[in-house]
Amino acid sequence: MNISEKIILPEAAPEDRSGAIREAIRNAIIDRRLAPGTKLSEAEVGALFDVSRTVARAALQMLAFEGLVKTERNRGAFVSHPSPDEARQVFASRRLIEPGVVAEALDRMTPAEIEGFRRQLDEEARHMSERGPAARRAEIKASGDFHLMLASVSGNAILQKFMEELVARSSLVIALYGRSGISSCGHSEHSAILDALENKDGERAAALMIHHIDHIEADLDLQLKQGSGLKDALSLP
Amino acid sequence: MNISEKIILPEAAPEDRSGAIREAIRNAIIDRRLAPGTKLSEAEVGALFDVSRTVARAALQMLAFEGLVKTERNRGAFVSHPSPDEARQVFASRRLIEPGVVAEALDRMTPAEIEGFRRQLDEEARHMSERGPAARRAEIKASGDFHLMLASVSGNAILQKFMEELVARSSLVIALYGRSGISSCGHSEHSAILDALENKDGERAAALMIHHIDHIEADLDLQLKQGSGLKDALSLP
DNA sequence: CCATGTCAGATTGCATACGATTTAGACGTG
DNA sequence: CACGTCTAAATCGTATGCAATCTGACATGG
Repeated sequence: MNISEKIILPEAAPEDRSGAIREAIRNAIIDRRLAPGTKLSEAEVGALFDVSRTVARAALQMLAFEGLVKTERNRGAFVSHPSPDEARQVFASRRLIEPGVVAEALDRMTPAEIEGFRRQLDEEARHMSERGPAARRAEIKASGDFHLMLASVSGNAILQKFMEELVARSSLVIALYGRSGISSCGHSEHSAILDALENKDGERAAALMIHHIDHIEADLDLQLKQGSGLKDALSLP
Repeated sequence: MNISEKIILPEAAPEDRSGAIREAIRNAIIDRRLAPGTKLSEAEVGALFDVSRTVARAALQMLAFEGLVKTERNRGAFVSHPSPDEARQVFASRRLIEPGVVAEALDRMTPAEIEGFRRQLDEEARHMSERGPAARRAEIKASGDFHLMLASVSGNAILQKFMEELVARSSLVIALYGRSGISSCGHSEHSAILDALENKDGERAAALMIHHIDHIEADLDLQLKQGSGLKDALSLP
């Protein structure tokens, strides 16, 4: 899989170029324009964004740190290819963290933010009704964004960072092990969670969230099929 | 505050030198040989570990990513100086995550691992009984290690990584806002948690853990004293 | 005496150069 | 035809040089 043309970053970033590149690649990964296993060579990334290898490398290091990319010494960086076990860990972590996030969000959510959530859900619905791969990608992203918005209003920057990592890794996992085309079934669940939040029913919101995560994970096929057998069998021990 | 002599890294690291440097600095931060606010210049770090600025820079970037170091563009890297608000976020995150960690640890803990915990607690106690700053540092580190061991046996690498970040940041917070010399009071609580784990009483272990975290946080003085006012006031909005 | 403007030194951001390591393909041999 | 070896290209890891930026000191003017 190859990255297409030269990408022009959102202009307003004269500084922190590696951070901008990180986000661009990150987005490409979470909406699956970059498949797991894809090689990301420093030279290629550098050329693509028109920077030197130094800054491309920095971006890849950041991505490696948040688990979206795996680097092998003297071999390069590859889009992560999480094992079924890693996949389970991702969702175990989310089950642990997200109920707490909704609980903290409950107290701090302003009416304006509720309105923002509503708009977000509308957008989700809109993407769902559209056809085509672009709409699909947008839908995936929007679905993750719901969880990130929640983390954002929780007011805890650390948890927010953790959630960013977990949501991104979830995308990878779903790309690899997702059974139904998309775990889009989640939209109505998002709605229900928001309703519970609006009614200040924290118990229910947390329960719905856990249910939602269970639901996503249940849609995966985590039997260690994907391994063509050998390659992955030998990387475990 | 200056870093003293040249440091020789644990020999067995011919590869991943930046990772080794990261850990060395990390350790220096968590047992408070490096005070919050200390400047870490690329050249100085590089000279200290006898590497080029390139690899020193990589180490600093990693530390920045896990929140132990803050970099300001064109100004350099500094040991983080968490605000009271960040401090609260650290403990809020721990309160959220650690009960889950003990729950997962409960199921997977082997007798051998229990033995390991006992030894760890003995070491904690030993450091507590000794005098001198070196013993104090060892005690702080050992205290954090208890929590990290717990995360380790939980079998979830992602949570383990999160906990490493949180424990390290906690050290910074305690260094800044700790009231009593040390939050060493925690030792008996560690013991109690381990007892509960051994008795397979997950409820109690989780409750004790929360209590323990509350206890640590209660020992802090998080009134926003340190702000000389202006500098911090302007960095918020 | 304090405030403001200017300059030198220091430090970072980035690009590039070079050696080391890995990989792929050619080639010869059993 | 299969297999092992060797060479060459590609790619990474690291060091270093240069330009841009910041800090602090000093000079100047109010």
